[in-house]
Amino acid sequence: MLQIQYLRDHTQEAIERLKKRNIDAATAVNKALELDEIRRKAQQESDQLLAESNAASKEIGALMQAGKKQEAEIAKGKVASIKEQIKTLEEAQLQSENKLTQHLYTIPNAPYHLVPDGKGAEDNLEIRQSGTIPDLGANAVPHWELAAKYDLIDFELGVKITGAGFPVYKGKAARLQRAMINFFLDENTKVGYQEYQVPHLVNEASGIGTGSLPDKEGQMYHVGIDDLYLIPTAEVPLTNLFRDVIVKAEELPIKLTGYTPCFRREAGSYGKDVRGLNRLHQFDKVEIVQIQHPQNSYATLEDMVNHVAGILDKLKLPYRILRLCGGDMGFTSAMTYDFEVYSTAQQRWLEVSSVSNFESFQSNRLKLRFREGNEKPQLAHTLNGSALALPRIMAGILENYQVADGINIPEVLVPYCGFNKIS
RNA sequence: GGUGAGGUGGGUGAGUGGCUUAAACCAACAGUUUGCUAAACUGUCGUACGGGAAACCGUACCGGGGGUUCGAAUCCCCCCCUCACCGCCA
Repeated sequence: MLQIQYLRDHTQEAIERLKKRNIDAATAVNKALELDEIRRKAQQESDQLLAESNAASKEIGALMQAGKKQEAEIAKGKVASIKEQIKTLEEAQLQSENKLTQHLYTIPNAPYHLVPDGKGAEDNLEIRQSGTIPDLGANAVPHWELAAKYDLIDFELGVKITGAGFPVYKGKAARLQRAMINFFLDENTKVGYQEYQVPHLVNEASGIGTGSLPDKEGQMYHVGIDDLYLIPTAEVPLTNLFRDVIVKAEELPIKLTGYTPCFRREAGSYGKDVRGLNRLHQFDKVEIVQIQHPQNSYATLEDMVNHVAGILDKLKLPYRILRLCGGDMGFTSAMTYDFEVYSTAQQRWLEVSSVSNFESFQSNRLKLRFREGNEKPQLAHTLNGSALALPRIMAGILENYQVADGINIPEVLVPYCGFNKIS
């Protein structure tokens, strides 16, 4: 959620930035300002009356103490009439606050000035390509065929015990997956991210904190009997650790990493996009999160991008980095880089990581603040990224490392796996 | 799941209807003193929103939500959480 203070103080700037979303930014912002105006008036009226009532009650107390019962009774009558008015004014204030909040929920984050203009995926800006796309010849097959051929991943078994989009990993594939999780966590902790193990279910307040609720309610699995949500990403529990927290400026940046399964309902997907490991209801991911001073958050974003690129370099996978355009960016992000690994057999790019700076959009809801010396607390910036998402890396390895008699294992993973080839 | 006791500022903890503007102590910060470290002394010390150029003023917040009352940290109801014991259990 954008800060109303920001919209008030930097109205034109906010509108210019929001225009990149291809929305009617001026109308959205002006409506917020109008609702804010109403809200402030309502608060002023309500506060004033409350002040009167408080003062009157105090007088009654003094009269009672002095034993002037009759005068106190008269005063009580006065307060009673104020009370009726307070009720309606407080109601009006609450309503005006809710209206403003509800409206602010509908405004996406304001894109950073470096975000390219554009409507969709085709307008994303390619920053660089790296690694070599292998020449697999005519016999290259997509990962789902490899998975069947070498008995690695059983999609039917997953359907049997749960449903579509819940694959079962077997033998060396299970081992490879576990190896990758360890490798990723090691790479992250090596550069200062602290490893966390967090719950895979969160309460409603956490869902609201990171912006999954109320907007994306239908994308999360909900356990009704206990009113808990299965996490769509470790970002939710990791970032919410710092909900309602004021940290010292010296403690920034705070760097967290964690492995969790992720659960996504993803209604409405179809065809080639969901074939094999391309899109799943449950998948594994190692996430990195940083909480940073606003002045440093964009430098940190570049650091995180370089870090993720370093991991892909070590895996020797062909990939490219995109800076997403305004039309393709997520609702909560101010700037996002996507990493895509080339799936040679499918001849398409697969997103394996998304690294974003949310500026204060998340921390505003989370009330995640920092304090510099004795100054007033201010909202911190939050950033996160995948380092990395497992299934598509798995797909990328299976496809790019396939040879005539099997699948080679990237060198860096061999010590983690204990084998160097699947055959 | 059952029974009981609890939940108050960064921490400990007092407060059972108006003398609370939440005491006191500790921690933290600033200053004074001082060979050094330390100690002592003085002062500051919650958050949010609103008003104001500012000083400052107003309002709300004592786990969360309702209620009683002119007035609630305090009384009542519901929920959440913590601790102890019991039950169940990897």
